[in-house]
Amino acid sequence: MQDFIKASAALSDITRLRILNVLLVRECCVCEVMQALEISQTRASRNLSILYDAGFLNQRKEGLWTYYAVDREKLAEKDNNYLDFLVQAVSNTLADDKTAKSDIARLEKSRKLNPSCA
Amino acid sequence: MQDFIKASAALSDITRLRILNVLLVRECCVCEVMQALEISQTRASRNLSILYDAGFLNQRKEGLWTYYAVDREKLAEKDNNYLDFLVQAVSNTLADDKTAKSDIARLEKSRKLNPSCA
DNA sequence: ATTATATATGCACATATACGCATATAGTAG
DNA sequence: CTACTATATGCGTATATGTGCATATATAAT
Repeated sequence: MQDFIKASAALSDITRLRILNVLLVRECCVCEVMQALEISQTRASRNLSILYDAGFLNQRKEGLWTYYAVDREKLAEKDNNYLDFLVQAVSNTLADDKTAKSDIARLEKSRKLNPSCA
Repeated sequence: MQDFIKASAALSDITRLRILNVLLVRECCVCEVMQALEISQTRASRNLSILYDAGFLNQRKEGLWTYYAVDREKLAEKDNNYLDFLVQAVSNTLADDKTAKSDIARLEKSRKLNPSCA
């Protein structure tokens, strides 16, 4: 039950929903997330950590970068069944959200403007 | 998006998960909820309001009592699609939770001990 | 070694949340 | 009208949360 609460709490913040939204498109490093959402580095890092701790993401370090991605394997596990439902709920909600769409648009650009991140 | 955040926030509290759990069994008035969960009247009333405001419940006043129930119709609506996913997530999580089971057990008793509530 | 870059984190602060107590409100019964 | 009951709510308080700033950490490049 505590795990579920942690997961719900992770989803009850607009910044984290926006982050999850871009990560549903593709794996991102912290700086890509900050560019896509136009938020500070601290904010991106902290909220990615929260989503990670809640079980939604996995983490991969490569050189200077930390890449975060939606942990599809974990979502598929029986024991974490609820995670999958929650992500589906997020996905449905953000489908026609303005801010979420803008984030995705900026995500594409962020790659080209900062090749060091790709 | 704000509606989804409100819904997630509503589910990120143990008291409200326990309340939703008993309401998934049947409609209850406030005093039945307080007995089932062994919590104060204020706590039951306030948290029921939060679940109601978040869109999970409907409300029915009858005499002195206010009955709350899971709003199945609303959950089925396309626009509130996420609510249904969230409730399913809750349902799966609480299936094998100790506290949740005790609450249900007390819910049965609460009817007989306080016929005025039934 | 020095410098630069990406990320994480300690601290302070503003805001939000959960709760109990006391009380208000509203319906019912005598 | 008065007394009682179920529920809602204002207020105070303790705790949690989100964020920026500054700084620490870790890796890479010169």
